[in-house]
Amino acid sequence: MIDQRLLRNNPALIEEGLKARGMDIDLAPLQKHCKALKELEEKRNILQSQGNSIGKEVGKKIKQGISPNSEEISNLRIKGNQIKQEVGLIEEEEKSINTRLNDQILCLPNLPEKDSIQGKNEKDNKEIRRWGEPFSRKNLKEHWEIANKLNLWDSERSALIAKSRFVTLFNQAAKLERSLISFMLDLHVKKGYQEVLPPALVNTASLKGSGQLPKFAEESFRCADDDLWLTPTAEVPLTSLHRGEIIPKELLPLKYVAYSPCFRREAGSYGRDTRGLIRLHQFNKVELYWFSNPINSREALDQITSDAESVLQQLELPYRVIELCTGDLGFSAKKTYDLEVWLPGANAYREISSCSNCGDFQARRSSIRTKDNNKKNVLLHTLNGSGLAIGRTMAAILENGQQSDGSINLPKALIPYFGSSKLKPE
RNA sequence: GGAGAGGUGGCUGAGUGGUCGAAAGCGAACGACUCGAAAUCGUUUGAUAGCUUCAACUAUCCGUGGGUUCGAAUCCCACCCUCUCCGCCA
Repeated sequence: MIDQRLLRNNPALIEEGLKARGMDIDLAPLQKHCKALKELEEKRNILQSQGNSIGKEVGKKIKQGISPNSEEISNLRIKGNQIKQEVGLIEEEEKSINTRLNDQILCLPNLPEKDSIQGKNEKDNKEIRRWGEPFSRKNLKEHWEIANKLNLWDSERSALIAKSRFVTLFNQAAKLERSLISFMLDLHVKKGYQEVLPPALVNTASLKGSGQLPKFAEESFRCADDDLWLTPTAEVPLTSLHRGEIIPKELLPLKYVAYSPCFRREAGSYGRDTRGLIRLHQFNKVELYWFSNPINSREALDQITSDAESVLQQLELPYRVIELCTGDLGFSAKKTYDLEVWLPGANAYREISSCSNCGDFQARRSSIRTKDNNKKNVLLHTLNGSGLAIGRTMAAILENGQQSDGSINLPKALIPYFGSSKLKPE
């Protein structure tokens, strides 16, 4: 959420940030609402102050022995009632302005970091570095072709159980999925992350707090009879883990790693990535999340990114790091690095992790603070990064490990978890 | 789902209509004592917004939202959450 003070005092700065994202929004009406709200509040404060002193006066007089039914006191009562009525009117007006204002402010995305790459869309993103040799050969299969041969999963039966864009893993694939989750959790715990297994259902306040609501309601599955949604990413429950708290700065950064299933409606992506593990309504993910001191969240982003990278390195999967331009940033992010893994079967790099610094955007929505050096409460910064998306990792392992005999060589790091160095045709 | 108890400041906990933003204790900060520390003594110590460099001041906040009243932490209504017992259940 954007700071209302900034909106009141310097809307041009916000407009500039939004423009960088490709949004041309005139904030003057919003600013007007903001200012009107402050004026009303001031007016109300004065009235309330008068009302308070009348209340005190009545109390004093009654204590002094003056009859509650005396003319003096009933005059004060009348005055008190008048004030109450006026305050009521103002409050009504404030409420209506406030709900309108809030709805709009909650729909404004975060402002990009000042020195970000300016650009319109993913074409303007910038490759930062590469790791590993992307290999290529003739007759390489895409991961779903491999899966068919090895009998790894079944999409038709999944549609029978649920609908399209769900997958049911069998045998070696089911075990590989489980192995990947454990491997990634262990790796991050070794690096100092606290392991968390959060609820898979989250309430509306949590989704608002991390930025998925109110704007992206159509992206999440909602439970009909409860104020609960299926979590689209562990980022949501992890943000709300400390909602409303003031975290002592000695504890920062707080680093969490969480496995969770993720559920997304993928509205508007009909026909895209319809085969394989790339785009599903339900997928598993290991998520990294930091609550950072605001003064060093920039370095924190580098660290969380390199923690995510280390998974790919351990798995011997070639990848590249992309810095997103302003036009391609997600709603809550100030700055984002995407990790793209090499898929030789598809002959392309595909996103497998997204690491973002959200600055104080989520912290303001969720009211998560710490103390600065002057012991003042200040909003802290939050960061998140996939470490990694499990399904896409499996796809990458299948495509990168494929052998001419139809088997799949697994990365060494996985052997202790999977119990074998190969996937074999059954 | 049914019955009961309860939700107060960083924590414990008092407060059932009128200087209550809230006693007391703990914790924390500062000062004194000390070579230093502990103990002791003294002072200070909630949040947000507005005004303001600071201070002072004003408003709001005692689970949430309504209501009664000149005045609500305190009374009334609804909801949420926690705990205990019962039912159900992996």
